[in-house]
Amino acid sequence: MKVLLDDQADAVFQALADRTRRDIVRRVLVEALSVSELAAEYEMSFAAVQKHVAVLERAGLISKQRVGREQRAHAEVSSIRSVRDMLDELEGLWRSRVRRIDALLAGEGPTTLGRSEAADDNR
Amino acid sequence: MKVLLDDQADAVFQALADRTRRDIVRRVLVEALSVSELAAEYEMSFAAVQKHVAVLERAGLISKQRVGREQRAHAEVSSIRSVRDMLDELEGLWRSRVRRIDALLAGEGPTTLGRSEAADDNR
DNA sequence: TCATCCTACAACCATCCGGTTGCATGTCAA
DNA sequence: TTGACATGCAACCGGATGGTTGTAGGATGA
Repeated sequence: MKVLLDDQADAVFQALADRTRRDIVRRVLVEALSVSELAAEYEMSFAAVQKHVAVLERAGLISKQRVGREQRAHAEVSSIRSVRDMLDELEGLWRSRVRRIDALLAGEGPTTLGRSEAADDNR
Repeated sequence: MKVLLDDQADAVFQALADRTRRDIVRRVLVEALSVSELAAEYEMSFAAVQKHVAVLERAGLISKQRVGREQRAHAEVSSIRSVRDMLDELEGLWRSRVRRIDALLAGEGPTTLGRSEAADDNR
């Protein structure tokens, strides 16, 4: 499991913080597309789309492959997984906190019901 | 499973695209902290940290609860899960593409080995 | 009441970001 | 070779962002 450094994490979240870029990722996840093909899908100028693609590429979310005069972009699934893993790790922190509270409650009060509905306040 | 609208997704990814803010989330995920306590952890000014907290709150990643004269911040785990789910959904797109290619290959060539090592190029 | 602490917010500044237009380069097909 | 298409990049612009300092208000405790 590849761990994201701070710089990379900054870049990846930054890259995903734009709906056009998220949409591009969605599209090239399904099939590789040239920059022109992508540009045709949006209202903005070709250059704008090209810049979005560049941002995604710098963040490692997509990569390009030359085919003739086109540059076909495809998603880098592993990087998406890395982000997901990072969030999993965060959630893990929370879970361990819940466990800690559980233990605390178990040690104090007389046997309550099941296990920690008090700590399970977050949906 | 709560689905993120584009505006919310923009805000959440944006909020996470800063290492200080990610660190704040990590901390308040483990235990609720007042803004002052958080501010003490970083080099920057109190106001800067307070603004970071405000960004996280606007994005729905944390919420605050008044306790006396302090404002204790705690993480909103559900929102973190929403982001993770969004990435899962993306990965799902990719998986379905792989399945599609699998089916294509199965229909064409004579029985190859197991299933699609050709499509499994992405780690 | 009054000094103190915690928080919020406004104003300001440098930089970044998302968009534009224009130009240069590369590759293909006649 | 030449025209057309695909891409990349620089320059520019307005608005957002991340930081600063300063001011003000609410809650606490003596």
